Amino acid sequence: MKQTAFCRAELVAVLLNVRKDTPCVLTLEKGQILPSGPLTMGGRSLQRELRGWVEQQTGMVLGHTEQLYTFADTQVADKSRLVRISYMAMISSNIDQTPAERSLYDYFPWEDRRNPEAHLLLQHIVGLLKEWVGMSADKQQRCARLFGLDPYAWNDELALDRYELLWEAGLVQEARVFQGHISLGLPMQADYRRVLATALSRVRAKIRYTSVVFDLLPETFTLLQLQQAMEALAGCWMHKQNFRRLVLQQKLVEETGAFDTPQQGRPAKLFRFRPQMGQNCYLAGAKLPLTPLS
Amino acid sequence: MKQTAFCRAELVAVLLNVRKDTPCVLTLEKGQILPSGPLTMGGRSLQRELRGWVEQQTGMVLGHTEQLYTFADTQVADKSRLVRISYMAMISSNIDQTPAERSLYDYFPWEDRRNPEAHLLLQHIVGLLKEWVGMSADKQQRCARLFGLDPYAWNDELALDRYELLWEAGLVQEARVFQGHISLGLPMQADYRRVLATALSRVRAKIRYTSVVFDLLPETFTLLQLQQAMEALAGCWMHKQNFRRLVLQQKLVEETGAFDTPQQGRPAKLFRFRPQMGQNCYLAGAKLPLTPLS
DNA sequence: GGTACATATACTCAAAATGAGCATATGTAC
DNA sequence: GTACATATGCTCATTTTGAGTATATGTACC
Repeated sequence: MKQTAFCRAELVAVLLNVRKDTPCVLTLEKGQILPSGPLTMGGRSLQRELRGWVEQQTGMVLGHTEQLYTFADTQVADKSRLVRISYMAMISSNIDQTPAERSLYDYFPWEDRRNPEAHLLLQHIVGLLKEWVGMSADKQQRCARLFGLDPYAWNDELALDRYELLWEAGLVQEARVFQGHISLGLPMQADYRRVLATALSRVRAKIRYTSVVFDLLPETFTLLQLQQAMEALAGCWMHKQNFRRLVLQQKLVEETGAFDTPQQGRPAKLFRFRPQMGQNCYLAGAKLPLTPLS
Repeated sequence: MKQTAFCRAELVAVLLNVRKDTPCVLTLEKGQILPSGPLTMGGRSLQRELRGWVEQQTGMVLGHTEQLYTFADTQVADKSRLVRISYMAMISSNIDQTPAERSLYDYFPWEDRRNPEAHLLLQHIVGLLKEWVGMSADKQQRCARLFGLDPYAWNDELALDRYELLWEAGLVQEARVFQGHISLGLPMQADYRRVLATALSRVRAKIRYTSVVFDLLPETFTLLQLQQAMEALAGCWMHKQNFRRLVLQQKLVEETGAFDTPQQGRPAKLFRFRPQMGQNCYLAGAKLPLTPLS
């Protein structure tokens, strides 16, 4: 009844982890590409095959792994199709630092609202976008919503949409018509940076109501570490005491009895995640427990 | 550097709409398969190609469309791979009813908690699962969490996980080792029912914090219609007055000035969605505004 | 016109969750 | 002991929920 054309398929992985207060991604080729490999004939599941490629290319063992999105490219050479199935995977941060790790914010500097310089950059971007918007009310409103202008508040989960807007506006180097003067963030080859943006959006959404953050932390951790991981990913500061309350009240974690050995200050209790919670957490509602002002 | 093997790719669509209080899916072949078509050589985007197939096979025009998941099957015949890229799309319910529409709950009867019979079915399922669980504490806990047993509350978003558990337990006909006596829900060919379960989970998650429900409703609608659409999808009753408050306070909708012409009762105001909200809605928090008891 | 009915809409009030902050505890370095 | 730095405990006003009761406004029928 239906004929199925042949195409090529590639598996791509965004390997995330968190180093103190920086969300990192494992890259290859000077930060320009992500680990990936072709889909072979073997009968293994997609995830298993992906793990194989990743281990071979990076030596990493993946934690929680999740499919992100499937993109299709038309190859110029022979007009065949390339299907790119992308995944995001968590790497526990007790792995030694690898040289190929980069901050996610090297690629999306405007997404880190903890950084005062990012505010300036953001103003600059909004200025550039104004030109692109022109008289279009639609575009204007889209910009406002995505970049948290007047009636709207900044929404950290819209990272992908922001990247795509900048692409459309020709402000990132990968864009078909790059119009920028300075480069906004590190570029990558092919679609990889879009895959990365997808991962950022997804992980920001998921840390709120699932237990993925814990896959990024070592087995035991302090509440500050937990908070810093959330802050790193969300790109904003959170209110310490309220964050603790949220976590403790829900009994998401349990004390190990052990303590931290800090450089300065009072040692913090070490906790461990209670896996009985399943994936169901509630580390923040629609809105994160932000610190005031900032 | 890397060799890419060839495979076949198929696009599959779950077309959703809501008829009064029933969430429906458009099927083919007596409810056994979903609209689908091969990925061809042409340079169009995946979504456009999908739309093409769907229009050809069903005549439907799709609203909001969203990629769900990419599955891979190994074909027995030639050991080649088949990659199945699945999508879910909303169809506005002012389309005339098509004969090929089925209730989602024909496939997942245990998911409709508005139906008193579903409670009995659920008890029955839990009984069957007890055997499968045996002595395994892990399985026991997983069942409890997914089916809302003792310490846990029922979570409507876990529809996919529940289906996969039933598959593992051999209680659905598609399972490798079907052990059931009665059939739990209508079976489908290949992976299609799993795709459907993915769509159900996804749409249940998305109606809470995006505006997808509005893509399922006609241009103008009453608040009751809106609520019924939510209830149909979530499979549970919601508290009317509180639901209204939630919607109105956020200014998600605006009055059209027109009124409903009901069979009985006071006519209701007709509303329209305010697209200025973008995708950002908040039609329910982590928990839906449920009616008490029920 | 007046009932019965059925739905829409308004308003209340206690309980729970949140936002913002102050106060205190407990460690290290000097 | 003092200075510092972080952890942890606790308060309190404000908002947001959950669960109702009460009232409004239409139709069908006597």
